[in-house]
Amino acid sequence: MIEEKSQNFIEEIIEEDLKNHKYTQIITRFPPEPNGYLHIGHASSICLNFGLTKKFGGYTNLRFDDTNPVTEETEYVESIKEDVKWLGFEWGNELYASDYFETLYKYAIQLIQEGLAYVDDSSSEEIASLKGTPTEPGKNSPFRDRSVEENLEFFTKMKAGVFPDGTKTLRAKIDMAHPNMLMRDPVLYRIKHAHHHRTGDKWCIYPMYDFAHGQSDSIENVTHSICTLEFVPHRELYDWLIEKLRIFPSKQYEFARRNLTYTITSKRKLLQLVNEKFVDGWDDPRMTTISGMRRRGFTPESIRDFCERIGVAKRENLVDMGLLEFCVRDHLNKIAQRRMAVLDPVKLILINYPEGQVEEVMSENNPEEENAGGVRPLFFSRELWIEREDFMEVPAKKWFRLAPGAIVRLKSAYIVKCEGFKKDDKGNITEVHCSYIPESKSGSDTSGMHVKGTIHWISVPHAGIAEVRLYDRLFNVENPAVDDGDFRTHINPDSLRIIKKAYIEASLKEATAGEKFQFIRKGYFTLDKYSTPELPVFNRTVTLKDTWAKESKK
RNA sequence: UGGCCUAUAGUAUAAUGGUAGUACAACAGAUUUUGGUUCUGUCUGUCUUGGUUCGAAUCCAGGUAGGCCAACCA
Repeated sequence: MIEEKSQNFIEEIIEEDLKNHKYTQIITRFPPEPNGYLHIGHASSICLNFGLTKKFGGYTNLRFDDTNPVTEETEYVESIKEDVKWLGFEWGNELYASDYFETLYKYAIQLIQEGLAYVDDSSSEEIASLKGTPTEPGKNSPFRDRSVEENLEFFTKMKAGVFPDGTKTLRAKIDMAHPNMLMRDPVLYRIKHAHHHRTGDKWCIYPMYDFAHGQSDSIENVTHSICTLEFVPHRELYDWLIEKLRIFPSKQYEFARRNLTYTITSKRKLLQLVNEKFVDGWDDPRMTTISGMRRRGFTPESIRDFCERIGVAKRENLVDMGLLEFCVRDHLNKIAQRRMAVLDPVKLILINYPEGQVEEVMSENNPEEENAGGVRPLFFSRELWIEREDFMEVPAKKWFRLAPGAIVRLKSAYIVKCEGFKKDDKGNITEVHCSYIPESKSGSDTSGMHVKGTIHWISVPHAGIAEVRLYDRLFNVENPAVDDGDFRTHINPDSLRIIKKAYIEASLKEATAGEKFQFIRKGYFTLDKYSTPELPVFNRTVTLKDTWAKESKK
């Protein structure tokens, strides 16, 4: 029996179109402007567009909407390509709106010839003041009724570079009283004597988004042009142009952009965070950019899973960051190699373990895999580093880690009993003293003892050293994007904590970039780009779910 | 004195005129050499008022609430 999986509204439309033989194959496109790095919101759009053609047959183009040379750069083009590939998608064609500048120019001439566009000498302020408001109609420009010949002559001269920036525009001749503001003679072309990242200095007039996007879709025979809700009013203009130009009718469908708690997905604001050094570049692990998440240790699988789970709809939304964390834990749990690392060390001395003795114990690499993913050796000795938080001088209720008189298992090694501890003048614990139970060794335990707690450890003489970076949310309010002042005032000052000297087990010294680890009981980690052979630097992707942290707050 | 879009548990999303379901979160328990994982169970929902209908989350009308539209940005 085939399980009926519910479809989103766009999938339903496509299925219907296919059933009615409206199209034989589906063509979509992902159309970023190369003026910033991709973020989690784009991931949602990428998964949707590429996922649709994967599911229904066809292909998805990667098209850069590069119609504004002032803000666009090749660096962004490269990062976008890398991110889409990393997410696991292959585009049908790599295209640029700037590839169509010649065609678009011809379209503009066509409109002028048919009396549907005119050259306006008004300044941007004048255009704005004649535009009206959402509740009041606009007024016609004094240049609206120029002859076709005059329009043709001026537009040709605009292209030839005769006029300075801002002195003339080409406008569509539609209706200045139209209830849709976008239909009130929208600007089609503007003069910009600017260098374009691909066409260089060939052009000094550039089409507006509204005169490029829809036609680009049409030129590419895009069947389903999917975008976010704020473009709903543009659809009317998009359809008007397609009709007047008599070109392939791509259809636009809009969905609600995805918002995530405690994050910002505005390229402008992300750029601000980068420029004002609140973060370490676009790929800072605290950023929900694709590159930031990659550096942080997210997997493409987990991001795709997240996008799948949040779905596609048309209503306003604010998705809980907890779901993203669930998705990455879910995947990492299956694939991450278990390792031991002590982040905040305190020394544990086994008072009945012979001085100088060293033995090897075996520990499983991943209990989720068959045969526990194999085992690796760990050195065990008399002096060990353990986590400071795993000892409590005065145990809390339901505490089952170390405390005076308590017993606990050292993961993959022996059961130990706490016999005492040492403090310095300030009252800080400096040493924990335990006796070990020789017959309790993992794998050959004949002690018959039962312990509730198991803790991780690192042998003092065998410990490696690493830097560990712990991240918290970048903003301390759920929705930092709401316009009640400067979003920067919501930045969490404690979003990054660097541990300069953490102790790691020997095998971690050979960690390579991209490998995923679970530091047992501490979370998932991956190597940062600042790692060196001398000093590995680990990023914490996400903590483990911590039921005790919740319990202890009660 | 406008046009357009939207409204289902805390969050996100199904149910396409016929039993309001799923996931995350929360809570309780079982298992566990990670207070992880896994498993079991519990809690919580159709914005509102009418109408159509044998029957409405679904269709219609009014209301309410939220969002988008007045860049030579995309």
